[in-house]
Amino acid sequence: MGDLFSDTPSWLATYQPGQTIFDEGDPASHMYRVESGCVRLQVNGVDGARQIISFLFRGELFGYAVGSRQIAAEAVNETVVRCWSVSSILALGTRRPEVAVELVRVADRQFGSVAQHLQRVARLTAADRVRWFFSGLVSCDGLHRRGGHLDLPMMRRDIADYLGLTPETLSRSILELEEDGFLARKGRKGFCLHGPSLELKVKSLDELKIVSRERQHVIS
Amino acid sequence: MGDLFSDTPSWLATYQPGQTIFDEGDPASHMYRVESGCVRLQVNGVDGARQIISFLFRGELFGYAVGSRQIAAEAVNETVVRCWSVSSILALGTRRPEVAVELVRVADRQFGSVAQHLQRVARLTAADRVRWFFSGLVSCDGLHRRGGHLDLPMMRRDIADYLGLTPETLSRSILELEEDGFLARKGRKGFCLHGPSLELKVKSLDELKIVSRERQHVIS
DNA sequence: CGACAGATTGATCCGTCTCAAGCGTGGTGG
DNA sequence: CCACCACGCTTGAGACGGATCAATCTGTCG
Repeated sequence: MGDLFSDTPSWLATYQPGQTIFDEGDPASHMYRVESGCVRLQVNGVDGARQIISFLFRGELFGYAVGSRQIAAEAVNETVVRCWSVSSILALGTRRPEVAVELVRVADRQFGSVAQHLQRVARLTAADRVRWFFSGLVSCDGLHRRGGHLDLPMMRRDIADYLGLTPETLSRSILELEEDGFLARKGRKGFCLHGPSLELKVKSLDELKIVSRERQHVIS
Repeated sequence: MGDLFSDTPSWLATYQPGQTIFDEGDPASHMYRVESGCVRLQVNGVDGARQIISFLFRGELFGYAVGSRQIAAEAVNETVVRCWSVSSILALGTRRPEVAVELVRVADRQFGSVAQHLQRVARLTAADRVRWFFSGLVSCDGLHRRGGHLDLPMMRRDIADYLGLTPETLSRSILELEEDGFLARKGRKGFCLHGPSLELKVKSLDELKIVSRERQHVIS
């Protein structure tokens, strides 16, 4: 997938924790791919009511917009990204239409993810939102796994802003899940998941099957 | 914009109120554009907790996915859509890359809209969500305007599912906005807006005047 | 080994949901 | 054309979940 863009000049850039990659309203001059670390896409409300739209890990594309930025991107921890200029990507898309098709595919998948996110935040209770968050992480590549447990790059405030909760409620919900045996805390950012990984694995397998089937269909 | 696809075979289809255009999990076989009426994109939770992602009016494209549907589309009222087959659009994109670029542009804009939607639903009070909903409608083309007032195609339950509220709370919030002089009800689906067009104008001005540059930190 | 930022815990309040009745509007049939 | 009917909308009372404000704790890093 990255090979699609290998014809086009790119370079690496590194960002420190909390550093802004681009902001709302900026002209969309570059496209990025996470090489290591974690990026958060977010909407910064006028009154400081931040909503995190998604966390991006190794291999994920972002910022492939035409026009001006509708959302902001910030580094969660120390992060390395590969950069392309949007104009060169568009030029590449003109020569090789499969590049543009790939961008449409990625954009549609991310659209679906945000739609699911919206449904969860609007309809689930606090504990269920936290459960959903952790379930989504087990199928996430590019995340530190030491021993049997995850090592999250983001702090509580980030997770709370992702799930539409306050840090206090998030803390109480995590405690509840721990008492239920859903997870165990290992230090501040370490978590060990127990029951539910099954459900998520089935879901991600389904997605993989669908994607691969569709790839074949498109190619043939 | 519609002219972009005029090379490609298309046809019209009519849907009755509440009729499904496509469902979650369906293979993405067609792309659509609303000719008249209103379409809702939605996520149907397993327990029937429906979340409406967006309402689409005349001129808006939807369903240009690659792969399987992540969300469902239903007609709100009697709706006419123009249909293209996805394969013919992809073929067109191969011949005319500007078509694919246009799809990326539309996909990105809709991604930004959902992100904003998520921020509002997660952070705003009931009354402010309703205010935002109506403010968004005044700048919406393809909506019945008789005299000085809007004629909405959707019923309360749809608006509630869009804003993440119950119909009861929605009703109380509308009453509150009416008492504040923000809007006036004209029958069941008619509304007359007063204050809010100002806010919308400010927002679009902001989008125009921002010229800041993205921050680059090249390391190789 | 401190010290500080971030995380947790506690008590209380407020907003929205829920359940339950009425009401009005728009459509239908006589 | 009018009366009726049914569905959707509104209104009300009560309960509950999450937010808020405040204090304490703890992991991480210097």
